[in-house]
Amino acid sequence: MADEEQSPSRLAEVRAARIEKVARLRELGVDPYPSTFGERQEIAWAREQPEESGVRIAGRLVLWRRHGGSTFANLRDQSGQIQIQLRKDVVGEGKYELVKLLEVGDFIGVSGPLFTTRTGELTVKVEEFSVLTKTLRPLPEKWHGLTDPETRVRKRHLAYIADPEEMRNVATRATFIRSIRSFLEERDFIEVATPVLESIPGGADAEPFTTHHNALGRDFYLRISLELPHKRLIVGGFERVYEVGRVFRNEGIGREHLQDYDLLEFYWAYADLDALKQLVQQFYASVIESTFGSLKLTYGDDVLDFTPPWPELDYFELFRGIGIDLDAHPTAEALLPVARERVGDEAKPGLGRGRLIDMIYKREIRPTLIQPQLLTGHPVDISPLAKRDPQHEGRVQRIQVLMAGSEVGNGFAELNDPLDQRARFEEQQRLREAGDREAQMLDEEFLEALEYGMPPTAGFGVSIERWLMYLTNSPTIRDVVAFPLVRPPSD
RNA sequence: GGGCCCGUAGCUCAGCGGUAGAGCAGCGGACUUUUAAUCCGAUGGUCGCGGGUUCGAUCCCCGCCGGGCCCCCCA
Repeated sequence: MADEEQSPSRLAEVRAARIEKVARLRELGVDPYPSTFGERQEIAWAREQPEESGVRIAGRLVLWRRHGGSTFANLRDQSGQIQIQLRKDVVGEGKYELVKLLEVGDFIGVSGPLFTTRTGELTVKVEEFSVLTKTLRPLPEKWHGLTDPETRVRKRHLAYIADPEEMRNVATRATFIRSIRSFLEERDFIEVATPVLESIPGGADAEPFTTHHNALGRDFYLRISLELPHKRLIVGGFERVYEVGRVFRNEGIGREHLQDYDLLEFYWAYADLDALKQLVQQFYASVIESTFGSLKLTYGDDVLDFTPPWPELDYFELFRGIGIDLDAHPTAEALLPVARERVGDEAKPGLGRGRLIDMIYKREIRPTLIQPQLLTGHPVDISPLAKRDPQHEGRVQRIQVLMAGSEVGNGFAELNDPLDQRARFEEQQRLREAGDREAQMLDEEFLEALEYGMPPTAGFGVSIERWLMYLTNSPTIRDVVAFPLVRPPSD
């Protein structure tokens, strides 16, 4: 890191002093970076042992209080933290010289019996210790920690050191995904893997990233959803498939939006919308209960209650609730004045009716939907891949899961009429040509597959990160991923 | 894309026209039961970058870069 070494700062001095300590350790015959400490116990386990038990633990020094011939320090591993005491008369005068070369941040291994200090703190009386890793850079300040949001994201390792609690989100995510898999596996869904690079990105309204394939000499898109390949698997004869896969959307950064995230999708042949509604509620209840141990979780000022059955809301009813009869505005032109009144200039002429409806919904309705519930009866205009509802002209058989004013799950009876699907894609193409960059692209290969026949199928998708953000009461979605995208440092 | 705010030591923060400050960490010293240990001492800065105004700019103005929040939007 040449740029670091040029820096004439305090950091450079600290770093030089620590490199000097590395050299002094070597002069004393101590390897500052040994390969192993051998067997060790977890600190959390050690804390459970009775007094006088011998323990052997390792970790990072996080606090350091030297006073003459005795030094107290706090040692932390992934499981927890414990105080240790290093005494000159216990470890020996020669070995105690090494203590002077240690500092906060270093990894050491220690062994010795447990005792309780006069102030009541469980402590390891260190008889033997070894340096495991000497650190060169100072840790964030011990009391205030690391507060700068930029550094917290760019140097996530420091954020975890400063706030070990945050590591929990990583573990929670692992448990959560395991629960998801086992719920679906128990119901005979097969986990599949579909391509990340696509000729035509489909299955969602989103702008894609592009990349280049050298050998084929052409550009590809990174997928924005998993939907179309999964449906081709259903065409091929699979009846229950699912995937947890990374998707990429070339769009804005915000508290609810990442550029790459894990999407869960599953497709279930011969199931209708009613069956999907039942399964989705069971699914959410099951994975939330097994991950968090409760169906009532706090988000912000609200307690979200996931106990089924959830209320069901009708899309058109909600619009009537805010004084808009969508049936009375059957075209984009007819709806435009209403939309402008509600959302202002953002509602531009040329946008499709679906996009206008969606804008009003997102502005006026969705933020009021706090408790987990199912939204149904969406207009066909905003659902180009969903089957029409034979009971309601202009509407589709679709559900969205709403919680905390946000969309956390989306499913429908999949459109399997190939000619209708072609017509919907053609309508999307018209919208694209009119300037809607998120309108979907026509996928001829997918249409051809549909012409071979896809049985009636219910499908569902949900963003793992968005879902976890609400379940873990995280103010921003960046909190649930270790390394969200950031602008690279300029040189 | 629009509005508001922020960028000073490794970290946490003061200062806001007149020689750049503190705490933590680090360095030297004292101290064998401390808990953000304490005490003494010395050290540490291209005040995000570039222009402008001014006798003089970390401070005022303009631009740029990076970040945050709120709108907007894709889950």
